[in-house]
Order: sequence, then structure tokens, then C-alpha cells
Amino acid sequence: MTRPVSIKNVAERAKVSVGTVSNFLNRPEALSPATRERVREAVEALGFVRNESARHLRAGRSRTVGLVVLDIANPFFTDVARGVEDAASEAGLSVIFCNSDGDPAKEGRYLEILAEQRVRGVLIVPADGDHERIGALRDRGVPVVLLDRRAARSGQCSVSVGDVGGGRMAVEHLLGLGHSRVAFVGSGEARQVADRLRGAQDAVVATGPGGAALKVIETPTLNVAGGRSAGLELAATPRSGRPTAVFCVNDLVALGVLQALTQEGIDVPGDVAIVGYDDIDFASAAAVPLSSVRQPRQQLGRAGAQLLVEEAEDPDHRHRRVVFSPELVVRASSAPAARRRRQVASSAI
Amino acid sequence: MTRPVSIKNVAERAKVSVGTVSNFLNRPEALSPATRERVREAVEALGFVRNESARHLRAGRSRTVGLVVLDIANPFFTDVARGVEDAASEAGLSVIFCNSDGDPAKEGRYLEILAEQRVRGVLIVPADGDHERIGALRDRGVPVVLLDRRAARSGQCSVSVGDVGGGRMAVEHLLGLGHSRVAFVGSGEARQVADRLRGAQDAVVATGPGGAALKVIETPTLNVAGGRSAGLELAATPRSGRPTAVFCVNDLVALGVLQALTQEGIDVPGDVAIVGYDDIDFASAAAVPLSSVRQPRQQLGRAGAQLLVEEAEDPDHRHRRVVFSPELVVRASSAPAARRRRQVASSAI
DNA sequence: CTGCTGGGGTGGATCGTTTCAGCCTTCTGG
DNA sequence: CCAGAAGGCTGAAACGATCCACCCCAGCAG
Repeated sequence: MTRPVSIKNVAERAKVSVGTVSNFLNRPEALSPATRERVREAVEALGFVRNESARHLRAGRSRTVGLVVLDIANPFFTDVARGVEDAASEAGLSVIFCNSDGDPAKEGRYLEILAEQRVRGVLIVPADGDHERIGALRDRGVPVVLLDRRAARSGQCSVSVGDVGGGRMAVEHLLGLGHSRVAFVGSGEARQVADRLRGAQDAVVATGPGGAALKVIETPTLNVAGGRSAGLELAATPRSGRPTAVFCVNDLVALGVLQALTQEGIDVPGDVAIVGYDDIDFASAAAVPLSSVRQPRQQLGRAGAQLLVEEAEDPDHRHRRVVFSPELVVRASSAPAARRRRQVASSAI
Repeated sequence: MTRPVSIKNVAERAKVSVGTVSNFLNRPEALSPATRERVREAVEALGFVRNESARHLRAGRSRTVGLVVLDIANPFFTDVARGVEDAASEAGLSVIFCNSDGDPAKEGRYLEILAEQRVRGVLIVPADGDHERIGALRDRGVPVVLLDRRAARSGQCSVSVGDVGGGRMAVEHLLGLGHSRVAFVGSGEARQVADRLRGAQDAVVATGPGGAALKVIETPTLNVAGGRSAGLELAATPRSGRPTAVFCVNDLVALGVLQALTQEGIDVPGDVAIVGYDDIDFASAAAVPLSSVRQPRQQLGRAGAQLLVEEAEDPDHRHRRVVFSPELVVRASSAPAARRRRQVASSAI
């Protein structure tokens, strides 16, 4: 409850000037051993802790970066966050972690706060298409790196994972198993969703006229609950018209769909095959281990933070767009070809 | 890339003094409409954003709080974080989110950073028993609220969930199903672990001499991977001596145990029943839906943040220890009594 | 007309740190 | 013995916002 200790108190106690204490903190080798020891003792005795705000005020730039994600409860984003955190702390930066909930208004408020904090830069998984606030930050000279989203123009860095390719990969896998009625489950404005859907459509279109068909099922939210409601909708569809394979926009949704189908007595993968997206740790622990499109989550975060640091330090930095490749992991939720073919035949009778 | 805009630039443009601009920002009603409009225009035109550091330097207190958790990848903690965030933003505070990974050194570094930032207060799920750093923070007058851990002395606030009771509840449930060889899976210094174990022991001891026995299986880490390794160890035990019921210190570990057992051909709950802890969303989506001890996660965080705010604002604040009660949620992973009894009988032959 | 009130505004001190010009000593080489 | 350099330290300016004592003037009562 005592008044906070400032550099001045330390200086008085050590009988040196404040400048010397500052040197002790930042360039200790510049002091004579005797002085250094006196200052060290004073710092110790008083329990002095630097005031980062004052430091930052003088320096004009802070030592923190902001990270804004869509959903802190989604393990995908916590893994990304961990990658960001690791890379940031290697660069001596701390991270302010913000959760936009996919709400542009909330996102805007957080960006405002980050701007007031004069963060060194911002990593963001944007909520939607309208980024005037992000633009405003950039205009103010704050580096912004887009995560999990490819930058539209070359005006900024981005790190993403090929979502179109991931979607195509997932659906090609399902088509390869003999499925011809496929559903895409997902919703929202986010580019990730649109891209995965596009990839799925590409794969279906490639089967030519009279080939496979893709049905889109909207979910209220992109979490387990949302998936559950989509699963119930699916279960309520008469079997004859029901898709035999489902590609879900992320694993949370896939888990929800799986739960609902199982609960309604629909066999996975016997009646309906499922492929998710992200390959979160829980995907393999599901009731029926989930096939999924794996993304390099930590690397995504790490690479983003590195680009951000580079942009902040290097004056003639060139913006880059890093794109990782997703990878399909096949598990029990998408049936092996042999079994599937048999089933198609019998249902054709 | 232009120089950042300060209150001074705004003042020049609006042809007023800096004091007036400050008033505009903090007490707009004190200005005459004409002046207010002029300043508003200048702020707008220059894209002025307050410098929070300068503000804070002058004010002596910041508008952020720190939150330190053990494992950001554990959904339990993300749910807690969400509760904290909600309550904090209602109080106009932002949250700096830190992940100690259960490592006291990393925890110490984060506390140091938070101290340098002069946060308004700290919410922490401490990594271990040695809290000198936390004490140092408190001595400096920074409110600290312990989360998920009961404060030892009355010198600080804490919000926790009765872990002893939770552990007892889980094991009593298993004993009630007829199990007599029970294992506890977990490890680490954290009080949560010790308390849940103690509760489990209490329940076992209550069965009297010649009653049930509790075996402790250590895991390398408290996540899915750790659980998997414990599960393999369990599977390698000869059936005759193998516990028929397992109480896991958290759901991640339980999911890992479940995976390993299933993979090794051991039926859950037929051969081994499992109860987890936390009741994270994924517990019910597991291969065998997991029985678990539910904790009010968001409320935990929310209540903690509220206590913190109260302690920071109210000079004659009395420390409080809030304790929530856990709740047992029974699912398929712990067999119903009827089935279990049959099985015990048959294995006794 | 005078004195008073109070709304509206000013300008400088202040917060804690860093930075930098400059001062004093001591040392070195010629 | 002296000029100059180098090392070690000092003290004040600056960062951007807030706060506060104070000033100015219009309006009003006496």
C-alpha cells in the first residue's frame, strides 16, 4: 500500500542521478562496478519495478502486440494463439489476447483499445469483409497481419492455409468413396467458410453433369451446438434424399453433427460419412474418430507473429502472403471404399 | 506512417488549449456547444486516438487486468477466461491473457510483465505452492485474486470449486456402482490435483478396512497425451489386478485414458469405468460419452473478476473466499448399477 | 455603476522514464 | 607538463495526457 517506487527513489537511495539508474537498467556494463553494486542494492531493497507505461511513452512504441481471434473456445484458435505467444515472447513482446466472437462491433472495440495501447502491431483473424477499422490502423502506421485469411491486396501481410484446396480435398475424398449426395455444413461471412465451400463445389462440379450434388446446410453458429442443430435437420430428412456424406466447415460443427446423428440412430459412417476441418485434438477422441483436414495451427500463429515483428522492425519490409497447405487425415468417420460401395449397391435395390 | 497525432495537434487545429481538448475527451458536457463541435471536428479530421500510456502514467493506474492460467489449450480455462473477460469489459477493463503452462518460472516472468504494466489487478490460477512473487505483487498494492484455488490465509480473495468434495463425489459414485479397485489418474503440484485426490481417498477410506482400494497412476502431463500414456499403463496391467474404475483429474486426461483403453481392446465401461473432471463440452462428444464432475467455469471467472474489481475500487474491501459446488454428471462411461453388478458377479466366478 | 457569481477556457506542473549534451577526473602520449 | 581522449556520471528536456489554480467576461442584483 506504500507509494509506488520510482527510479527517483532508487537514485536517492543509491546516491546517484536518475540517469545513472536508467543506465543501470538498460546498459549496466556502462557503470563502474562500485556504482553498479550500489544501484543494484537500492533496486533490490526498494523492490523497484520499471513502469512500462512511462518507458513506452518516452520510447513512442510499446512492447506488446494484439491478437484478435474469432472464438477463444475453439481449440483451433488456442493453438494458433500458442504459436503467436511463443514467437512473440522470443522477440521480447507480450501479447494482448482478444476474442471478437465473430462480431464486427466487438472486433472494432478491441481494435480501438489496441490502438489506444499503441501496440507494436496486430494479428487478426477478421470477423467479416468490412475492414475499415483495420485500414485505419494501418494508415496510422500500425502493422497488421491477417491470420487464416489471405490478404486481398498486397498492402499487408497474411498467413493462411489454402482453404479452397482443403475443401476440395475433403470432398474429393468423399466422392472417391462413392458418395454422390454430399452436404456442406457451415455458415457465416468469414472467408474461410466461403473458400472451403468453393473447394467443395469445385470437386463436385468436376464430376460433370449428372454427377454428384452438393447441398448446403446452414448452422446458427460454428460450434458444437450449431453442428448439433444441423445434424438434427439432416436426420429429419427422409433417407432417400438424405446426403450420405457431410463435409463440415470445422471440427466443432462436425462433432455436433456426429452427436446428433448418433443420437437419432443414424450410423456414422455406415449411413452418413463425416469429414471435419482443423483436426483439433478432440477430433481423434470423438465417438467415431473424425476424419479431418489438418491445418498447421501453431505454425500459422508463429509465422504470423514473425511477419509482424519483421514488418515492425524492418523499414523496407515487403509484404508477404504465406500460404500453408492443409492435409487430409482419414479416420473412421469416413468409411473405407470397400464398405461404402457395398452400401451404395444395397441401397440401390 | 505520419507522426502520431497528439492532443496538442488537435488543440492547434481546433484553436483551443490542450486542457480544453482533454475536457472534451473526459467531460464533454463542460464545453460550450460551439467549442465542442470544433474539437470534435479536429479529432475526426486528424484521426486522433488517445494514448493510453500517457493517460495511465498520469493517472497512476491502468485500465487492464492480468489473467494467468495453467493451460490455454484446456477448454476449462478458456471458459474461465471468457467469464473473466465478460465481467472485466463490463467494468471497462481489458484483459491481458497469459499462459503459464504450469511452469513457475514462466508464471514468474508473466507476473513481472504484469507488474511492469502496472495492471489494476491480477487473476491467477497458480502453478504451484511457492507464491513469493504473488506475495510481492500484493505487497506492492496490486490486488490478486486466486482462481480455482482456495486462499490459504484470509489475506486475499479467491474463487474456487470444492475440489475435495468433487473428488469424493466422483469416487462415491464409482463405489456405489460396485467397484472396489479404483484408480486415480493425475499428477503435479497443483492444489486442485491434491484436493481431488484427497476427496477420492476420503471416499475410499469411508468404505472401512477390507473395503475398496485406491491406486494412483501418475501422468507425465495433464492433457490428452498424458491420459493416453496412463491408459496404456493401465491396459498393460494384468486383468486380475487392474482397477475396474478410473477417476481422472480432468477431462483431457480422461479422454486420453479412454482412447488408449479402447485402442487396446478394453471396453469402457464394461471392463473399466471412467469419470472425468470439469465437464468440458467435449466430454459428452467422446467415443463413450464421459461422466464428469461439472464446474461452473464461466461463473468462476466472472466472480473472480468481480471480486478483483471490488478490491481495486473499494478501499475498505474485505477479502472473501467464494466456493462453488461441483456437480456430478453421469454418462455412459460409468456403467449403470445394474450392469456393473452383473459384471462383478461374472468376474468373481 | 459596482461588485459578485459562475460558466468557459487557459497554461503550466506533473506522472516516470529515456536520452543526450556536457561536466569532471583520470589516464596517455608527446 | 600539457593537450586530448575516454570513462563515468549529472541534470534537464521530452514524451502525451490530466489536473488545477487562475483568468476573463457576461449577466445580474443592489
